[in-house]
Amino acid sequence: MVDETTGKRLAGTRIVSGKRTTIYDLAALAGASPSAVSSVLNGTWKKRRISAALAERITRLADEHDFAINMQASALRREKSNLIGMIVPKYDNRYFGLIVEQFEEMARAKGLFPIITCTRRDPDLEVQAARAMISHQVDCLIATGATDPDRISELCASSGVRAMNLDLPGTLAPSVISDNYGGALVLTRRILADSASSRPPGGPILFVGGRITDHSTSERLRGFRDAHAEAGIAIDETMVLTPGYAQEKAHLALKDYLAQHDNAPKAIFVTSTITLEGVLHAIKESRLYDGLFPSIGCFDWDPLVAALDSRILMVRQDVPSMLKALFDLLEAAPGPPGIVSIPTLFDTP
Amino acid sequence: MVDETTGKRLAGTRIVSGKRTTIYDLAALAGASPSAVSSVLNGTWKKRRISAALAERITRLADEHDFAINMQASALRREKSNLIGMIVPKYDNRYFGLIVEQFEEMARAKGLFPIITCTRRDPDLEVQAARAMISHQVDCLIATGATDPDRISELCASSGVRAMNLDLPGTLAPSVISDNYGGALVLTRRILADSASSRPPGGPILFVGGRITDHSTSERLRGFRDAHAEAGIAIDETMVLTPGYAQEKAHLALKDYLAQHDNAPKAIFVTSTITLEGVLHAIKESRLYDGLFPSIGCFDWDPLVAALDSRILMVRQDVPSMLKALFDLLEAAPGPPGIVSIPTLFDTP
DNA sequence: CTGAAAGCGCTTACAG
DNA sequence: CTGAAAGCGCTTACAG
Repeated sequence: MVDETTGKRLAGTRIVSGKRTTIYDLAALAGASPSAVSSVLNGTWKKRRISAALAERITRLADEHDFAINMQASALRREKSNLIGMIVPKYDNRYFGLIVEQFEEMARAKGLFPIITCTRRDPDLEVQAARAMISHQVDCLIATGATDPDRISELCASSGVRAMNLDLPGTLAPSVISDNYGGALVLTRRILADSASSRPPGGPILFVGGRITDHSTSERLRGFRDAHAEAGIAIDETMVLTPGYAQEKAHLALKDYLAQHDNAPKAIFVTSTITLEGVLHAIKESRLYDGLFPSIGCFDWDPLVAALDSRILMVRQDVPSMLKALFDLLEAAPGPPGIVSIPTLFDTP
Repeated sequence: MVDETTGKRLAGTRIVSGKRTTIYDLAALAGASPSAVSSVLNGTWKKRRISAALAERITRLADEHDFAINMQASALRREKSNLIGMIVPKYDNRYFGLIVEQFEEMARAKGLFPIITCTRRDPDLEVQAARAMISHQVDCLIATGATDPDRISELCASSGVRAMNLDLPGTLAPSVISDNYGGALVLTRRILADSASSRPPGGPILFVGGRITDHSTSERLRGFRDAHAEAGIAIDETMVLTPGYAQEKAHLALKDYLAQHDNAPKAIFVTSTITLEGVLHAIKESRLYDGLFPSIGCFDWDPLVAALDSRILMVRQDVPSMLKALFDLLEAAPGPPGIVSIPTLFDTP
């Protein structure tokens, strides 16, 4: 493959370029058996007492040919794919972005190949994606923020795939979630303190975003209520808006609310940075907020928001600890479907 | 599997629960051959003239057992995986988030299964990830914003995998990129106009972020220079800072710059929203900007920034058009390694 | 120290 | 209308 006189690789001489090299090709070139090639390539050759010379020769040939083992075939034979799947709702905020990025890193560190797919909070897509991942033989499937985690756990169970939940808990597989109650309690206290110091001091807080059927939303609402109770502030139930997470929905919901009221809430609790987007638009458009800016606290840390506007309070979910807990569960024997709750943070990373 | 008297599914009676069902299991249950099951399941059964009754029976059995075909085996046999891989630098901004989300959607619409992996702008990780994807038999690999796209194209070539580049161009595979020159030209003009109207009016703009070796950075710099030339404003070369994209690096670079100067630049051109984070921190910390806020323009649209601060000008890269172009190239016969350049946008989505 | 052979779960040309 | 058989590229117990 290399010009003897110049030492340069000759164009077009790479063996069977385009056609994939197999261990049979390598075996023929090395004058050895496919078994030998296989064991050299997967590191079991010392055990098989193959000569170092042969191992060396095979390794060199593999390098020269950019040989890439066929994992489909390998996994089929070993009956283990080393694939780990993750379903994630969206890639549109820093929380899920960090989850995905760190998940990939930790999976690779454990010798697993991560497969991630985004299901846009669509229950049908979630099931479809789970099926696809199972078909692709993932050894384990993580459902992150899934609408119906138990449906996914069932699918996994009938295919012998290990299932786990992240961010939103299920009853059929172990779950790792944030302490949404605790985070909301602290956040609400801070918003109340912040708005109390404003002029004129604010009353109860408006709650915007999330789905009332979500575990995380109901837990955050519970923390929200308890913080109000502590402070002796009554909550008007019309002040809880849960139209989902999408910014357009939050925008509309808040716009409607403001249109029906004469004085604007002095403080707002927002369930996600995506929801925050819609809230900010509604505030900007409303006459009620002319010149004013309410106290705002939201779930999920966004570094750009922090850099731009120090007035907005943010709860940071502890992604590294969540993923650590997830992989710890994975290390351990397949346990019962308990829930691990990770405390939230409040300062900068 | 169902209790005859109650009609309810009995716990633990799902057939060989945990052990995956194969087409052989289904064949035995249906009283047919594995071949028949296979063709019913992959839709070729009309062609094989299998009876509708048998097809129906097999389909029902497959449903009952949550049968998921083993794609590894199927792909191995067909010598086609229908897997499409994408390498992406980071998940930490809306630009790449949108790319990934839309890529997944378009891939699925074409019957392909997307595999995405994030390589954190690390050249070694990029190559390692590309190898892994090739091993997993992707039919096609998209390198997005890769440091060395040609290295990846080479790896693909020697395994007969189709390669394409996105966001950053290469010379060995077709590339789809943004018109970084045009976008920077327009953005610079707008920043100049914005800062000219401020009091006191600003001079030349400070350029912050990117890698000077990046095609996109050099193109943006070219647009930046041309816009200055048009306006008859000379550029001081010390005003071009290209320490990379990471916010910490931009933060440090700008901090250093400000420490060495007596008056702060009235306007800043920022190469990405991540870089913007660092720029904002440096501005906040500097005495030179006390009370003032420079005119800022940046690449990449971030909806939260838009909602929070209307002063910041943003160029939006046209992700839908970029991906459309990418999939069009994919549809077409494997063409020559040309570059498709997509104009940038300037308004809200 | 090494190879021949069986088998992972599919698909498909071939032969009824 | 349907099945037996070969083979995709690996791995590994088994037999030298």
